[in-house]
Amino acid sequence: MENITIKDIARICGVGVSTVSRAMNNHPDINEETKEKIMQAIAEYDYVPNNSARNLKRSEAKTIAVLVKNIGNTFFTGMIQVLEEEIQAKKYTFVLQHVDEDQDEVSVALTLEKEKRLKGIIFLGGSADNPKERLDKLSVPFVLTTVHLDEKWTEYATVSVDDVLESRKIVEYLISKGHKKIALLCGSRDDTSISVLRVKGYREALENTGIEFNEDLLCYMETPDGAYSMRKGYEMMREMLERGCDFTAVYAIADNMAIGACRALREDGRNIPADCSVAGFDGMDCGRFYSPSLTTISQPADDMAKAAVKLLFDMIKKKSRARQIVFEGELIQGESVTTAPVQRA
Amino acid sequence: MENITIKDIARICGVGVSTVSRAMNNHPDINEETKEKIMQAIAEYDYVPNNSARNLKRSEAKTIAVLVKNIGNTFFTGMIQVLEEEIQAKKYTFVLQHVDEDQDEVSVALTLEKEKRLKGIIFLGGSADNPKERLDKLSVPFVLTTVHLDEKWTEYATVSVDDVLESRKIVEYLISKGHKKIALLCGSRDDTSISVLRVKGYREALENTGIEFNEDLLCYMETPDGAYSMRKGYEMMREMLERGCDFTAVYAIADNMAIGACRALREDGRNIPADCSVAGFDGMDCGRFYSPSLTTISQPADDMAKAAVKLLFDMIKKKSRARQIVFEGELIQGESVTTAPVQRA
DNA sequence: TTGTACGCGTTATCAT
DNA sequence: ATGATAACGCGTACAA
Repeated sequence: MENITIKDIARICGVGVSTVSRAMNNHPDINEETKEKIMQAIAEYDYVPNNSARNLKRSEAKTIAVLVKNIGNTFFTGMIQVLEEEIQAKKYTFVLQHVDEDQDEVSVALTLEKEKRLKGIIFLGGSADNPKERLDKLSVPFVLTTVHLDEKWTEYATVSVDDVLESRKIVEYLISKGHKKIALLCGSRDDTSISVLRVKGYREALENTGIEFNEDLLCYMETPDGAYSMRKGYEMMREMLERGCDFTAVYAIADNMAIGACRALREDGRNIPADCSVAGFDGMDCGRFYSPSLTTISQPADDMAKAAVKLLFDMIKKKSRARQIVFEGELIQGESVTTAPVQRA
Repeated sequence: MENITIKDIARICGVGVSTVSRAMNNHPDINEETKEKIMQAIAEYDYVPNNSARNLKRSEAKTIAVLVKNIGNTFFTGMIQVLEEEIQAKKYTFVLQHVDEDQDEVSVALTLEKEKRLKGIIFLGGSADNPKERLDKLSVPFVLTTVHLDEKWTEYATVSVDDVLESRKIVEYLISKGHKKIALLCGSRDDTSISVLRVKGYREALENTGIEFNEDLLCYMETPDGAYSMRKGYEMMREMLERGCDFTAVYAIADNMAIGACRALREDGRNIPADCSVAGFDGMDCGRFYSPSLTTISQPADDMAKAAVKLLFDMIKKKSRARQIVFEGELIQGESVTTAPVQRA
């Protein structure tokens, strides 16, 4: 009685296993009455086919996996909802796979691919420097989302914003408001993901406007725990304040961190934006509803998710080769940024 | 070359399949040299064992599944991290399974149980009125988290706060601050989950203090999309304002909704807390870092997650029967609540 | 220490 | 329309 199988159902109904299989899988060649009888027995005994055995046999499985690195990143959760809807609308099975911070997402994908007979994969987040040899091992189409690869790698499908450009955009905006000393809250020093790109944009903005880059204005994330969280932003901001850093604006490479930074600044007695302007990146609800509302770069998350699914299916249907889709971010002029105070002597 | 199997590896190495199997699974009876040779071939050909076939055969799999309903609920994401750590610390495999809003979590659990040979299940969120017959079909131990079942059902393991009590606590706090007209932002009208419990607490608080219950002060969630989101709280608050509701405080049954409500109130020209006090429930980072910081009931999410894992393992090891663990919430007196303004004529 | 052969639960092919 | 049977890829007795 422990685990009921297809054989048990067959025996109970006095039919062969293949008939049961046919009944379950809506095969054409089956008598309506026997089918009815079988379905009833299945319901009664609460029989659930063993998926492992199923996948082992099945020729095709029509499932798409979404691999998300760092599921705590609230920016992804919105996209996940959309991805799920879109994938299910295409009558495919949606599988959400969480990847640890210390796990290699490509290895996980490789395993999942064999295990689930995947038709395609969508990566959310993760490293931008995945070695080509590893990615090439994947035998099903895949789309890298939220991570903008090196320009040279045009053979992979990606959906993202131009992180360098957008980052430059918002820093130039800050500069246009008179800010010259802009503190930067970024990812870890050895980051290989979006952090380096956004830092690059920061530097480019300074160069373009002739402002000298000052390493002291940077604060790297030291520990990866709670990456891109409000708490992290708070701690990093406090650290900068404690080391007596001088700045008129703060740019955090994620909205969550920006909001954490705001609290640290306020606790230090500074008003936002009167005493210090704050800008983020992502355009999350959190920033939109924050007070003051956050100035940020809004990524069209929903459209990006839809585009990723569409691109993936185009590749599956061989209708399209891997393409790089770059979305434009929107500069949201929130209440958290104002013109820089006159330079204090 | 499409899909390499254990046989291929065996043939390549000139050994039997069982030897390859032994090499992979760290069996004792194997020559170090041959093992070395095999592992090298596995790495070279990037062989990944088919998990379906594996699970089909394996006697025990040491995996725990966490089923989360509505993965968009940011309250859960924190708990998920802790659950993962705790489960992996016990050398068990952690499987995160997302359950759709319109999916029955018990059905999903039933399927997963057969598919993955689970050792145990932790439910995050979900309905409180799961029929007993369905839950009893589960043959592995499970813990219901975040959902406080009816007192009668002491046969199931649960980890939660006492939603009714805590809800009453915060409403009584508002009342103690002089508020009598307290608007309530809650879940859908036919909710079977935490919303009914928290609404119950609201009513009890009114009764205990002799304040008349006024249906007009309630706002139910009409559509389930984006449940418990900031956006939802914003929309619901706007609706109340438009219908000219009169109140001095707002209580939203989730922090996210409270924050959304704040924006709506501000857009209506009201200052928080001067013109209107706001309280939430959950104790999420979002509220803690919000400005003004949110008055709320803080659930000890990390401790609850740890307790859930501990309880589950106790049950697996037969050390304990199903128990109901109730945590105490903490009333966080944030900046979003102040004494009620003098009654306007 | 190693290889052979069987069975896990299912679907697909072939008979009937 | 239905039933027997051969795979699917792996782990594991058992034999060698």
